[in-house]
Amino acid sequence: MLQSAMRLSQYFLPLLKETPADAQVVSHQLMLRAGLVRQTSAGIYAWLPIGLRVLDKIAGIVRREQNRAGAIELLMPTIQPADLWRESGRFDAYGPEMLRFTDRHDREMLYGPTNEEMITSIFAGAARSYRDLPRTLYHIQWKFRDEVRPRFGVMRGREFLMKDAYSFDIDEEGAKASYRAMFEAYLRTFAAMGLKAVPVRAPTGPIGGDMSHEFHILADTGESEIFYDAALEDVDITDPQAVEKLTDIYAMEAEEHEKVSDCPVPPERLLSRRGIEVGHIFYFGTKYSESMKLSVQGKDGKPVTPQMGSYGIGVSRLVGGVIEACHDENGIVWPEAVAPFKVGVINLRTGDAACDAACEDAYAKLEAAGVEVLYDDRDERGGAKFAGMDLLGLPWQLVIGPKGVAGGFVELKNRKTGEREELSPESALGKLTA
RNA sequence: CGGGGAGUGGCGCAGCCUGGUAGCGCAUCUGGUUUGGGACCAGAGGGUCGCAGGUUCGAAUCCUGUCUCCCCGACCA
Repeated sequence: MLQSAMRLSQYFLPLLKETPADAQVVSHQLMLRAGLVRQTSAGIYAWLPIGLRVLDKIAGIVRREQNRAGAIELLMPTIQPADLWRESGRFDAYGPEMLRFTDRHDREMLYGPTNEEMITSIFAGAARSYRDLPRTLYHIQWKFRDEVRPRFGVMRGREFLMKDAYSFDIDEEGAKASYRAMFEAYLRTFAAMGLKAVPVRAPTGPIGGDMSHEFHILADTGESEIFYDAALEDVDITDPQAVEKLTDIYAMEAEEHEKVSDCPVPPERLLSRRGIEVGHIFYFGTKYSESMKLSVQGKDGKPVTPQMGSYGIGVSRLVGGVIEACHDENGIVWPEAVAPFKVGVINLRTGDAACDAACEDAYAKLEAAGVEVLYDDRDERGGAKFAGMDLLGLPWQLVIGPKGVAGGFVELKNRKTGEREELSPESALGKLTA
């Protein structure tokens, strides 16, 4: 559990005034400047304290919504034995994206790019009858894919944190219900982060399967192109009940769209936007249950091969994705649900006894109220603090000036709207703890 | 993997063509003046110029090799 209150003078938060030359996209630049990450190799990042907080917040929302959808959390290792992948035939099929190595005993190992084989093998070792189904299991774990060209900071890294869930059902009907439950969970998940993620039909790729949707955050810097019916804009995609409507509306990832010979959407209503893929769900039937020999006893006593689906969310990618969607010319503008801290307290005159006391008082009260607070108690010029806070993008800035005690200067600024309100310390705290 | 570019104090860059022993801005430290939205003055610390080899009296600079990183394209949570 991370600290709920921190003093900047005691924290580890390296802010950069200038943009590192290597960073091209805005989210990458801001993540570097606001001290969220540091690159250690191409496509591999160290998560600094502030970045870790955001990563945790996002993972927490994902976890909450997975649990709510009935999925059960476990944790599988990053390192997997090659033999497991030989069973499914993917050890040879996966290609150089998979990082392979041998241990001291010359056993072939790999750093997992995904976990279908492992989860199926684990489930196969435990499930005996149809009564053990349906189940959806998930974990949030680091993956490694040796991308030919990592780029865009954490949005296309080689090492990345992913939530992957796997559903096991006794029949196709059940599998579709599981798929739908995850679809809804995804709408809830992205909405809870303050994002609009558009679900689109997607090509299934090497994982294989019949039914697949990708969830995209619309952003000009997105890597994928998506096509959709203008009618989609009238649907509230943050409403999990919208699944019905959404599956009827034409929305395709470019590759899939090109395969459609006669697009049902008239050209004037067909829109095209760039998107960042933050989630991907598949239904793939018995592809892995068959190859990994997963079988349970059916009601009639005969063996049944369960139907499976898999459901991914790019947790670390979302950190970049949120910033792409939520920033302005001064820096990041965190949606409150994923902000590393809710409020930044700015001491306008460190060293002034009355001002220090007012700040300490506010800081202590906020901490006591369970509000995540970062207190800038450094001895800096006021302006530098404001700039740093804007860059960091905390939802609220509580500014306390030298006359703060005697009903003087206490100002609450909303980072998103830029609105500043001068008010009493009591009402400022009331507003923040409400 | 094909094409292009770049490695010089923490960050951003100049110097390289035309070899002579490293410089600027920001950041950092000290002292002072300051303090209501990226302060000012004075001083200081910090770099074997990615690495290896070669040419030369002398290499950041020229040559060879090598590593790393970035961008464009083809591929993907």
